[in-house]
Amino acid sequence: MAYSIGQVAQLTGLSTHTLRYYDKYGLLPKVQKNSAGLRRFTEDDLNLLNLIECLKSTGLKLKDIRHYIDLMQQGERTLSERYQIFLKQKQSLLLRQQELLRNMEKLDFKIRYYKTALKYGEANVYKKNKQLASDRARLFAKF
Amino acid sequence: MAYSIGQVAQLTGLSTHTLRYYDKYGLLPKVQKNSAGLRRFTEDDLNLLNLIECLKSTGLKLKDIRHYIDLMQQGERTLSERYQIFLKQKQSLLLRQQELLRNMEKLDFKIRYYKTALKYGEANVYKKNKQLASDRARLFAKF
DNA sequence: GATTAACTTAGAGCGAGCTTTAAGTCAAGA
DNA sequence: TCTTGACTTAAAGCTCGCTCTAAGTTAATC
Repeated sequence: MAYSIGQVAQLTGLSTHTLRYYDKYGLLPKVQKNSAGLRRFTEDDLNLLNLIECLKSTGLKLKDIRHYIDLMQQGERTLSERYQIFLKQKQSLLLRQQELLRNMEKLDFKIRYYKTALKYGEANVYKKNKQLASDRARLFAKF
Repeated sequence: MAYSIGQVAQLTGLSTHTLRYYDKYGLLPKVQKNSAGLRRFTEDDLNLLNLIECLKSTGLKLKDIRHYIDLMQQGERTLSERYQIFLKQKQSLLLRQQELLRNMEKLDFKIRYYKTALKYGEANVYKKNKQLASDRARLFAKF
């Protein structure tokens, strides 16, 4: 089963422009063209797009994704370099997770702040809510 | 206690260029200048930079951050709009958290894939490790 | 045969967020 | 007084990741 670029755009949420851009950039080395010169995407290409999306959203740049895809094309001898890329990427995702939790705390603080402010006015927030006063010091006075 | 732009750069990890850019862009409306025209940053300014960093890293654009800071300047009558911004931001962060976990699964899959491949060769991964075969279908064959 | 719609290419353009440049001011120390 | 170094400004330049344009091809339908 093969898909046209328009179908892939629908399936992935990427635009046809973006798909052509990725292809030209070297992210989709296996995409074939039919006799009319139209791209035919396979399931493997879709899985690769899925992975590209994952790598992109975990912070890898297109250039680095292209490097990884180049390595895949080179076969078994690049196995350990590819393995290292994912180990490193996992570490960076763990850091992001921690950062996300810290940011969640800050947003939660702001939400409690505004709840209190809506009740008592901004001038009275830290008088009315001592917990907020202490959380503020903990979360924002880092310098 | 006031800080020079260079000190703030050190404390925050932002460049002096970026700090001036933020100021000019309207993210730091309260930063004063001394008689020589040099910026003097207060603790409040540092806390605001901390918040800007948080909003930025949870996906808000500088334009939207500026809008929030404009609202702060307008006082109490914008309280509920500011509250809404944080409620919305919290929702978007929860979505990011889910996406992060999905991506973590995919990275873990790849790590297990390469561990197996390094042992048995890429040609044998799915023969040697049936769990990987099923995880692959689950994680990447979404289309 | 003409129209339509989906595709093709090369290449220009765009928005975000910095980053650098060029030219100048200022204050402290040798 | 001269130099040094940290600052100031306005504005140009840069990278990334698209996004759009212009001109053309192809295949199916009226």
